[in-house]
Amino acid sequence: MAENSVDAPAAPTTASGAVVAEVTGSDIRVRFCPSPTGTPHVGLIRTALFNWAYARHVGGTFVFRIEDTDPARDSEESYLQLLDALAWLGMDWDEGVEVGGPHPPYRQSERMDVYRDVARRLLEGGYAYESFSTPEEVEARHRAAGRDPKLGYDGFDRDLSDAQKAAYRAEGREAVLRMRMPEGAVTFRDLIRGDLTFAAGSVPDYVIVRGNGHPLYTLTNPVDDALMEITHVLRGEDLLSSTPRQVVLYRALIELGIARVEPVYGHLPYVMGEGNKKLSKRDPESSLFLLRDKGFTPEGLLNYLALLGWGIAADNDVFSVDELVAAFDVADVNPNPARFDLAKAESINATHLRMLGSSDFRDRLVPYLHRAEVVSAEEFDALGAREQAVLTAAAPLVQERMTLLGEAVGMLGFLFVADESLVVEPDASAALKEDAPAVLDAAAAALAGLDDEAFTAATIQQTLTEAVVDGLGLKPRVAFTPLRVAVSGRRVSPPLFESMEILGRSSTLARLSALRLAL
RNA sequence: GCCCCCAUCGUCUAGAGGCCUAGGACGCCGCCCUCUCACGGCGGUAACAGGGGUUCGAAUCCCCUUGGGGGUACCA
Repeated sequence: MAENSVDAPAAPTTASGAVVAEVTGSDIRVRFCPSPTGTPHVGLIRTALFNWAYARHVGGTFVFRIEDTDPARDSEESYLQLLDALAWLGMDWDEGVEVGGPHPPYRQSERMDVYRDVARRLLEGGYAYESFSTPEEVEARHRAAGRDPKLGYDGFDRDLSDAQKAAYRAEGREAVLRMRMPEGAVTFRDLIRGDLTFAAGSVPDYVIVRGNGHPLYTLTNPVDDALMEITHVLRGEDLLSSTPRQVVLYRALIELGIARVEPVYGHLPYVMGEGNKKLSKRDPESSLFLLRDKGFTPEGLLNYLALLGWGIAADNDVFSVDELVAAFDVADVNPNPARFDLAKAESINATHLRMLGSSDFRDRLVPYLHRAEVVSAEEFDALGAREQAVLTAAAPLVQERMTLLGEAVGMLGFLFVADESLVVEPDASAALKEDAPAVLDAAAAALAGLDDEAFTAATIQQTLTEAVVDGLGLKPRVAFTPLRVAVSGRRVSPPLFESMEILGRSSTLARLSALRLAL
């Protein structure tokens, strides 16, 4: 069990507990320590991002630890999803699960002996004590004394004699371990909110080990932060009110020689959803994988997530991951909660889509097209020759028209279906006016006069303009609508003439005639 | 109840006492471009929660109120 030793590495001894790390640059160590419950949530990912970006910005160390101390809620599937999420987004870690490091293991479920040992030392040192009171008894005592019954634990068991403890045990009671909170106020440093103080007496003695001996988050989290020498604790605001408890525990660990110096904190603002509530797992936009399935790119999503509480400049909110890393500082994060705005997220994503190189953009479409059974494989290189040719020609036509990669299915699907399988959407046929048959006839006759060699976008446009705009005296807008519907089955499509060129002469004529017959 | 956090356009924000008749972005509304839809261009709509201080001067500092959020577990 040597590797699970709780002794702090040789370090300059600190006189008292209240020493705050003045750590900079490459000595900075941050961590991302999710519990593997459920599917990754954007708020969680934003926390990971800020930790990762900060570590990369300062040249520090990013530790990835798993806090699976709640067997009832933790799952291996969820763990795998966390790995998937970070890999997809390109966030790598220097120490932690999968990659190892100097402070293994990195899953709390494998560190139970560590917590047991620390708990024992906390108890022996008088920092923690055994408590036998039930919640009902605590409440009853508050009532009897005329106090608010919701005040929390009252410290009743703080100084129990051995005889009293023995008596409780004889009753069959199990003791929990409680931390002894100090008399005074608790103050700690928060990089985002400034120094924070919790009033004396406002935080009751709290449980760190259950009656059955199982350690709780309140113990495991600070213990591992101490042992893994975390210098900056950047986490969600939801943990803010539990910080004084952890600070007190941390200071005890310092006195026991288990921790070196106290970390500084940075409590990141909430990510809110509709209304004004915390974005919940019920909100569809909270699910990272749902957003990925819709067609967000890592670049776009990371950019948007970073905007939730941070900004790179007053007049710019589009940036790359590298630019984020170069500029990011926790001290610049603002403390107020941010609403997740899907429309803005999509707009940012659309901007990133347009910045992609054309073959990169094209390749990223393939998995989405494949999942919708539009193409035959999930990678461009595995596609058939015709599929490759069509997609290469068509992708540039839609790159400036899309917000999400998933939209490619609707935008480009018509180029991959057999002519006889083309479905004309209801709103497309509804857009057809009484002049549609004449337009289709004129267009078909004109295009039939072109040979395959001449079937290019420019020639098609010229031919069609002469035939239906000049020939029938129609405005371009109304003249081309029936043709668009015939070819794509939709009112909205990639540019018409280019689409016809990609489809080719015979396919185009077949579709024109099919719609004509259907009218 | 008690403790803690937060407070600029609908949303995300810039603003660290005079540069603010408050800037940008998304959204929305016009117009231009145009084979649809987008892109792009131009213009517009819209905010310092309220009240007290401090100061020559406050969106910026302090206090109070109000509002919102979180915690108050043998969850994390």
